[in-house]
Amino acid sequence: MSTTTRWLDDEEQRAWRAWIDLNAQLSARLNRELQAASGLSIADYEILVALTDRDVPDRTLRMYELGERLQWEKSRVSKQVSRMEARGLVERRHCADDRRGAFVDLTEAGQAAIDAAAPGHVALVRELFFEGLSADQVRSLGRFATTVLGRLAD
Amino acid sequence: MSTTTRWLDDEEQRAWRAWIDLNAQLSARLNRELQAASGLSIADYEILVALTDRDVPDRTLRMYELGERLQWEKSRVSKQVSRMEARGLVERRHCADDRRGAFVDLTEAGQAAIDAAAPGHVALVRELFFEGLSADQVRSLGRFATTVLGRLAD
DNA sequence: GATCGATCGTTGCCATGTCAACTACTCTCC
DNA sequence: GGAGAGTAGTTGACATGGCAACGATCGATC
Repeated sequence: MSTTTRWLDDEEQRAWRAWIDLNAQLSARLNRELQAASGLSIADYEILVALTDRDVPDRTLRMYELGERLQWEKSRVSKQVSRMEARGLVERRHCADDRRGAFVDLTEAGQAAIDAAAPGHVALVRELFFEGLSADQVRSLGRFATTVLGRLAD
Repeated sequence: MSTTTRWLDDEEQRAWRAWIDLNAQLSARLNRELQAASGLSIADYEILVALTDRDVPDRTLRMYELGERLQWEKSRVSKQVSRMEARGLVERRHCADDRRGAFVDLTEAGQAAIDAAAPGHVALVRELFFEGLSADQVRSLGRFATTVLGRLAD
């Protein structure tokens, strides 16, 4: 075991703090504005996007597929779907093939909600995050994030 | 009002998803490991760091100062401090000057907890985040985060 | 076709966060 | 020195998230 710790130097300290603060504030802001503009939370939005990514007329996914795509715990998926079902955004449907399983279907109301919410949300992401970034910077940001993400998967 | 939305192109899409996923997974991982190794949550850790940053023997801050430094809602500070006080990590103390106010003091146990937790946490941050980044990359990452942070403050 | 481990989904318990309302105090200004 | 606005902190209601335990079912294997 080591006896000394290699602390973060000033530059690293600054970068790390800025990173942490940015994430906290960016997600808080996106959540707040999305909520105010459309009554959806980020969690709602992510579920709806996952369902909408399916080709028409298959706006449906198994619970476990939702969990895999979003990298969510199964209990998290289950609870989120319950809340959204209560608001009419999605519906659960029994699965005939696998009697343990359940499908989650996008409803008309859910489709309408995501259609209404998406343009404003994307515009805000653009304004807050991509504004002033060159294509090169976007690419290298993406590369960096993907690299770290890869390390996390191990 | 505009009739068309400028959606994210593929490159932006990728960068944005990677960013979102990275933050979700990185904070989950840091939280999990910190919790397992030291019994502290990230929230605990941040409060303790803020208090430790004060010069000895002033390991104390007003509630509202904690809120300003961490950019937390006051109710969030209040509840976090309550939980930590129950575990003996900090103590509340009445403020004589301003009788509405309260100080939060770091306890011996709190000091010991942060001392025990910090080396492992920093090592993990290094391993997961800074690994393989050049000084230049650290600097430009910091600049980017600071820029966006600035936009968020408006 | 019975058994046993793996998988799917739900639930309860608890920690965390936000928002709004509330109490108690301080400060400003007349 | 008192009214009214603002500030410090707490609380309650509610949404969210993780973890572990559970019931039901599936599937591989003998």
